[in-house]
Amino acid sequence: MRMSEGVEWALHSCLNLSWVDSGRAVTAAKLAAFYELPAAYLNKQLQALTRAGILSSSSGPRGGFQLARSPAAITLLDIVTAIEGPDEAFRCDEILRQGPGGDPETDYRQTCLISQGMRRADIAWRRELAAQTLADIKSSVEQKFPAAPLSTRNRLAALRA
Amino acid sequence: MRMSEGVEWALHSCLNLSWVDSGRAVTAAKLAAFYELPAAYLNKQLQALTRAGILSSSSGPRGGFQLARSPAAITLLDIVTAIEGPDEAFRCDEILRQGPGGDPETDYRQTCLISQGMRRADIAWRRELAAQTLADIKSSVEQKFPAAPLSTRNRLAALRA
DNA sequence: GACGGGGTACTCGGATAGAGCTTGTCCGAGTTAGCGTGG
DNA sequence: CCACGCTAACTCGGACAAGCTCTATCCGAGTACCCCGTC
Repeated sequence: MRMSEGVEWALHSCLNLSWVDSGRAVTAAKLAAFYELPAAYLNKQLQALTRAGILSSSSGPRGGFQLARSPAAITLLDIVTAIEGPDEAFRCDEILRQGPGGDPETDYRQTCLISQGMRRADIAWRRELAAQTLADIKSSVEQKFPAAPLSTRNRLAALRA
Repeated sequence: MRMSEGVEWALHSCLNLSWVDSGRAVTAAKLAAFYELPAAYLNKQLQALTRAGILSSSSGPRGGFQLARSPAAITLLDIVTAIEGPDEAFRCDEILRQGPGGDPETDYRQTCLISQGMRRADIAWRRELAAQTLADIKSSVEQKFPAAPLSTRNRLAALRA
């Protein structure tokens, strides 16, 4: 149960984008160079975020990515779901159907108590992720590292793309 | 972030084992036939559970697997961890180290606020799994399906192995 | 000097290969039960 | 009849392949800008 590496990249990239002047787009190449990541692959993750409506993209010169909505309206769950997909980690293949008294009509994802127990944990995980917005993270970072916004903007401006 | 299929098998197999007379071992072949699973592969999962101290195994005729301790002392988290490993789902590769002001000495798994946010969710997930014991599940199932214990024992006895 | 058109460079987007992990399978080491034999 | 040793079958345990997802990369479609020519 390993989460894709792209999740970390997506989270940090979104945070960096939250410090960019609104209306300014940043290219995938710059966002990748920021952490020395493979540009083409990060681009793939940013595409997923765009499809999810978290980022908006524009082509051509002066093109790139920017946040599609306010950081307060973007939760960690939104980003994780955009990259990893909506499925829950535990997948119930309903093996009870092969057991004694197995009924082809029954939806064991609902009735199986083991499945319910696993889902309970999954919901707790999602609830915790949904409770943290990008604005929360942004605010915490700014409080702990006041230089972060300016430092990020400067580095993004200085990087060649 | 897909969990191994073996987790479901392990959970159901442990539950079935909780209904077997204590002192009686059940072979991997029987546990697999119970749900028409590939025996050799289930065996692999049972080995992992044994290494984790959840099951105890014995070789030779009349050998097999049995619970190593009381169902009340086995949590869902124990079983999941035994199969999936102890690592948390979100892996922080500390890409901040490549960013501005990156310090090779700093442990960004601790200081990075994004990493902390993800860990918070992971802890909530684990807490929920640890709160549910095999005895809880067993009790709930027996209350909802009173025939389950006998039905399970009968099927295990009837299966050829 | 202002406007319009074409070319050009730049960006995303999806289609295309390679690596690592999960899944699936096999055979060997160890152990226990049963049986036969001898006392 | 009982005890002992041997055989043989059975089980786990780890070593050995195949499929699939994740990782990585490339090139094409689309777009905005810039330059040049014309009015």
